[in-house]
Amino acid sequence: MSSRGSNLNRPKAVTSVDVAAESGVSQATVTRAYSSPHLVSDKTQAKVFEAADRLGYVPNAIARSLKSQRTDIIGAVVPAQGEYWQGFLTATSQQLVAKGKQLLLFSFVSTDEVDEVLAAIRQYRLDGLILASANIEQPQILRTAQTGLPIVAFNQPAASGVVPSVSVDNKAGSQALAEHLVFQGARTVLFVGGMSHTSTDQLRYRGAAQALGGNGVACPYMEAGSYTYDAGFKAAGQIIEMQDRPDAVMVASDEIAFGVIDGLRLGGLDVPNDIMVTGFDGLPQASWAGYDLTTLVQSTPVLVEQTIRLLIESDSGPAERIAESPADLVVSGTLRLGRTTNNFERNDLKTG
Amino acid sequence: MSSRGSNLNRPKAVTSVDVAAESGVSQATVTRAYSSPHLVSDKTQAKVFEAADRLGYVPNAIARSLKSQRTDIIGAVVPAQGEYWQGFLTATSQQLVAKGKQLLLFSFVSTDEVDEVLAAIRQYRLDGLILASANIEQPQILRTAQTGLPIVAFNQPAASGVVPSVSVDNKAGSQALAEHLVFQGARTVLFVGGMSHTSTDQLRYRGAAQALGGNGVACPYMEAGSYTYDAGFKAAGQIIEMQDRPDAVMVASDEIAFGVIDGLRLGGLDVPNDIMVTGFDGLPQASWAGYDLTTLVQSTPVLVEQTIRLLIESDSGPAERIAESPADLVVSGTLRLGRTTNNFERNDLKTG
DNA sequence: TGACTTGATGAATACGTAGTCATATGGTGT
DNA sequence: ACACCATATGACTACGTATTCATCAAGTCA
Repeated sequence: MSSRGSNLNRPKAVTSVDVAAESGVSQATVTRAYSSPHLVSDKTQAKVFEAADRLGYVPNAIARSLKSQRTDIIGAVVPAQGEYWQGFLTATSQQLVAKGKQLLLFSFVSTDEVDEVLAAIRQYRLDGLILASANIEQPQILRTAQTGLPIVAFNQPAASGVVPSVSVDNKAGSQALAEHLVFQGARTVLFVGGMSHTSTDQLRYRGAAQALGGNGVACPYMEAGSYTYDAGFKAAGQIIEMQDRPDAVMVASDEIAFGVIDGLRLGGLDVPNDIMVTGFDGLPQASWAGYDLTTLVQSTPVLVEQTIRLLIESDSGPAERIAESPADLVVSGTLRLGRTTNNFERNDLKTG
Repeated sequence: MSSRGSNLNRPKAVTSVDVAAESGVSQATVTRAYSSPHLVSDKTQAKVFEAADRLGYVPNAIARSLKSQRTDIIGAVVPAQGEYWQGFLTATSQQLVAKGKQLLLFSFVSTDEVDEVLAAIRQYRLDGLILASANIEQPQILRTAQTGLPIVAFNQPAASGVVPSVSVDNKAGSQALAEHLVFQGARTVLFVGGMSHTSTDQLRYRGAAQALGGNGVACPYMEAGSYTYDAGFKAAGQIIEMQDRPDAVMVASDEIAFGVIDGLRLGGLDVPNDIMVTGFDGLPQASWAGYDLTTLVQSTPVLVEQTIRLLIESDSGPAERIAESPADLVVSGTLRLGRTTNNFERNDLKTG
């Protein structure tokens, strides 16, 4: 009522044409002063910037994008839940800004929304897309990739056949953990996975089973049901009731592991003296004194860096590329350090 | 080398003109079929969509934005660290997508980058901006607001005088916690803040001090130095060495509180029997069995909803508005429940 | 039936920038 | 002094869509 229903109360937009008039040069020169300074003499450039300052001119990225066919915006599809993703987001945002790019964030709860989200993504003509959610079906990925949008999958090894992919070396990491458990005297080990159908779960389990099998240790699999604390907590309940309780539990992710630890402790077990626990991911909380979890620390910034490089240089070389990064084994309080060596005692160990 | 240096290997872009030709209507009609369907007959609309499907046409949001002067993109400036922000981001992203808008994410570590980030923001002609970082100076906010960009501050009460703001009712929440502590028999309480100069800290401390003072309980202030686990852990070290150790510690945020709890426990104290602890925020981890922290649970989705409403309807009514939301007091294991009532025993209590 | 309204469509243009082409200027080599 | 070249700049146009404005068909009312 009061303000006559104009939802554009913005001051008159200042354009490069206005700056051109103010500084006495052509519009083309104004543009060049910003995007191709080497084509403009120092004197003219100064003149332009002064005029721009006076008028409060800021180049319009939308118009630039329309003309140049580049938005300088990278999209990321990230699961709505999960402690793991915080680090990914901040690392990605920062590294992109450092390259003059921006991050458009998508997340969704129900998979029904995926198509809607992908449609929105296509509309924005992004320069690239990072898929960090395992909830997207291969056909959907394929269809999106066919629009010519460069896509890189992040920590989603299953997508490797479809689009370039970056992930931690799940199998090697899991092997390293398993071997260390054997070294610490574990004779019976249980693997607690998140969701058995995910490639991440499969690789981590395979690595564990192989390493343990090679040492004559069996490794049954238990599915927590999701990659959450609660799922781990419930799994712990089942573990407590097992007849032949294992020496150690290898958990597919740190967040699940926290739930497992709390559940075991609440059930009266001593971690690590009654039962050892390992995680995977290297969340900040893993190093908190309350958990002090033995885990594999992924270097998220490094993974993100590889992802961005793959995305931006996606036109060079063959389309399909896979990068696997090693993780650092950090041995902490959730293991009994009966047998220690200089290499292992609270020390980092490259697994890759 | 191999692929002749074209970084635009995308298929020929399909435009509304192509669809127009394919479907035998004008370009204007194609546009209308998408953005003003009521202006197009059902028959024509079907014809257009069929042709679009055949060609794989997707409207170009960049061109639309240029013409319509609306990007449908909301920006958010969020601190790079802090467990708290994960929930904010996912809630914001989801609620925006539900309104047909997208989220452009900005985060930064050093405050030197702020100006750079703000410049990028201005270039993109966003429809609105959510400031969730306390590290932005008022002059910078003011300058950005003067461009006509609608801004709302999120959980940053200090910005209230400058831009509309949404935050949890820090003072009332803190009072509720304090009163409950008194009710539980606390006679000496220490307040551990994050950074004393932030408005959030000040309000939470003021609420606590007032409620405690009214009950004849003193409330000294200790500064942890940052809103992190590590800062809390260190603060715990100081608390342990205090001569007159308090009955209870009120901590300014959950994340700091986790550090305090772990620090106290590692120092041999029993929480809550030797010393009680409360938090603030209601992080998911607060309800984990390992901490089971008594805290104030902010309803992030509600806060975000208010924020978005304020942002989108920012042209109606006076520019300056402040919304304060109540939080839910959740009493858990970090308190001695010596005296309990039906209201308090592991129950929620509205504080607003 | 003629004047008039409503609904559906096409033609034309503007949004603000970046790149192409053409032009002008000053300096270099012989 | 002439041809030549590198540098600096301006005029012009295209990017793909949304929004006038104009047009035309199909009703509607008296």
